[in-house]
Amino acid sequence: MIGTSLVSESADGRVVARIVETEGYVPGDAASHAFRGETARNGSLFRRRGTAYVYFIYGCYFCVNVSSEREGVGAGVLVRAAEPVEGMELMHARRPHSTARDLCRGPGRLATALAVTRLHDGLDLCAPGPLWLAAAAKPAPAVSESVRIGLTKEADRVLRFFETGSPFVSGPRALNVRPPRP
DNA sequence: AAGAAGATTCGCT
DNA sequence: GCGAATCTTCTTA
Repeated sequence: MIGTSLVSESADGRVVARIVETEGYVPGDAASHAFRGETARNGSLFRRRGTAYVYFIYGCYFCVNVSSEREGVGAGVLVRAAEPVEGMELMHARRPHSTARDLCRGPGRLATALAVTRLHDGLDLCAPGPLWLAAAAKPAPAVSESVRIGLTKEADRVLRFFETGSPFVSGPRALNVRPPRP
C-alpha cells in the first residue's frame, strides 16, 4: 500500500494523499481490534479485503484502516501517514495550525485532513467513491520496516512499514533510520 | 450499571 | 518530556 494514493471526495472538494506509512494488524494479534471476535464496532475488519474500517479514538480522532483478509477473517492495515498531493488548501483549512509536513503525518491527523468520519466505515475502497484507493504512481518506493507505534500489547511485532527517508512519516526518528528491507 | 483503557495529538514546562 | 482533552467500547461486578 505504500505509494498508493488515498482519495477523499466531499462537498468541500477533492483531496489526494500518497500513503507513506502503514501498520499491520493480523489474525491472532492481541493488539488488533478484531482479536476478540466480530462486534458491531469492528465488523468492517471482517469484510472482504479493501473495506474501510474507521474508528474513533481518545475522544478526539478518527483512524483509517483497510481490511486485508477474506470475508469472515478479521485483519487490517492502519494508514498512519501520507504525503499531501492534491487539495492542500482544503487540508490546511481542516487543520489550521498545521505545517504542510504535518497535514497527514499521523493517523489522527490524516483522518482530519481527509475529513474521514465513521460515515466512511464499511466503504469499498477499491472503487471510486467518497473515499478510495487510487493506483500507485510509477516507481515503487523503497520500503523500510519497524516495530509498531503506540501499542501496549504485542508491541514487538515488526509490522510497521514506511517509505524510506520520507519526511512525511510519523514516529520517533530512531525507528525511521533503519535500513530498507531486502 | 459503572469503570478503565485506548492503533493520538497538542500545548505547556 | 508530560499530561490533559474527550468519548466509545468492552469488561467486570
